Amino acid sequence: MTYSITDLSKKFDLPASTIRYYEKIGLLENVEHANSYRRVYNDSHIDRLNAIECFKKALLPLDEIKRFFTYEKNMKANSEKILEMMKKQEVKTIESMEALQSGLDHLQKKIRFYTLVNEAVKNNTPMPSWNDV
Amino acid sequence: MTYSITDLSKKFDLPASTIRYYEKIGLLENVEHANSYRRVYNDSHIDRLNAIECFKKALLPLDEIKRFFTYEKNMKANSEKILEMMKKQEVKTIESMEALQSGLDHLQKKIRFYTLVNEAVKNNTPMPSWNDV
DNA sequence: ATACAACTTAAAGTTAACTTTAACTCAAGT
DNA sequence: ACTTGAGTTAAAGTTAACTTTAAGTTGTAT
Repeated sequence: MTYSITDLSKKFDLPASTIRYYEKIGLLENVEHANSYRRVYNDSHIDRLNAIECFKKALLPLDEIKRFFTYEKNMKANSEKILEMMKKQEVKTIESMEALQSGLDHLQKKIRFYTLVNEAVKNNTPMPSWNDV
Repeated sequence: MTYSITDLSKKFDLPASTIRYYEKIGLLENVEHANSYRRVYNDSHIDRLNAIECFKKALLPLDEIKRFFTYEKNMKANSEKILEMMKKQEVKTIESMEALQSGLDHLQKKIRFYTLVNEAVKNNTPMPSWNDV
C-alpha cells in the first residue's frame, strides 16, 4: 500500500507542508520520490507519523522524537538511553498535567463566580462574594 | 507593603526581565517608579501576578489574560464576556489534558516495553514483544 | 497543444513569550 | 571621590514548530 502526501495530510490532519518539514528535519525517513518527483509513502511512514503524534501529545520536542527513532534502530544497544529519555519525559508530562489541572481548577472557580455575577446582574440582586463559590 | 522587582522575581520564580515585559505589554499596571527610577510594587501586583500564573497554567495566552483584566474592571458589564472566555478556555484546557493523558499512556507503554528489553539484554534472554507489555 | 490540478523546491516569514545586550542611573558603602 | 550593586531603557535576538511564498514540474483531461 502506498500513499500520496495528500493522503497522509488527510489521514493525520496535518498540512502537507508539515509532512515535508518532518522529512526535512529527519523525522520521516526513506521517502521515495517517484520518477524523482512526487513523494510516495508506505505503511512504515504511517507507523512513524502515528508515533510522532503520540510523542507530540506527551510534549516531547521534535528533536527528542528524532533521537528516539535513532536509538530505536538499535534498541538492544540503546534500551537504557531510551528508558532514561522516556522516564524523564514521563516526569515532565506529569508535571504539565498537574499544572494544567490546577489551571483548570482556577478557571472553573472563575466560571462559578461569574455565573453568580451574571445572575445577580440579571435579577438585580446583590453581587456575590468569593466566599459564595 | 511594597516590593522591589527582585522581591517579586524571587517570590514568583520569574526573571526580572519577564516582570518588566509583563508591564510593557500591559499585564501589570500602575507600577510606580520611585523617584522616576526603580519600580515599586504593592500587594495589588502580587495578586495580579498570582492570577497571571494561574491563567498561564490553564494555557490562556497573555493577550487573553490581559483582556480578562480589562473586562474585570467592569465585571457587572462584562460578566457575560468573561464567562464566555472562561468557558471557551475550559474546553481547550480539558482537551489539552486529554491529549496529555493519551501521550502519557503512550510514554508509559514504552517505559514498560523498554524495561523488558533492558532486562532481556542484561539476562541474555529473548527479546520481548509488544504483546508482553 | 494547452490548460489545469497537484505536486515540487529553497528560502524567507511567522508566532508567542520571552531573553539578551549595551549603554546608562542611582544610592550606599569605603 | 570612587566603586559596587541593583536597577533602568530601547531594541534586537532567540526558540520551536511550523507556514508562506515564488517559481518551477508533471500527469491527465480537453
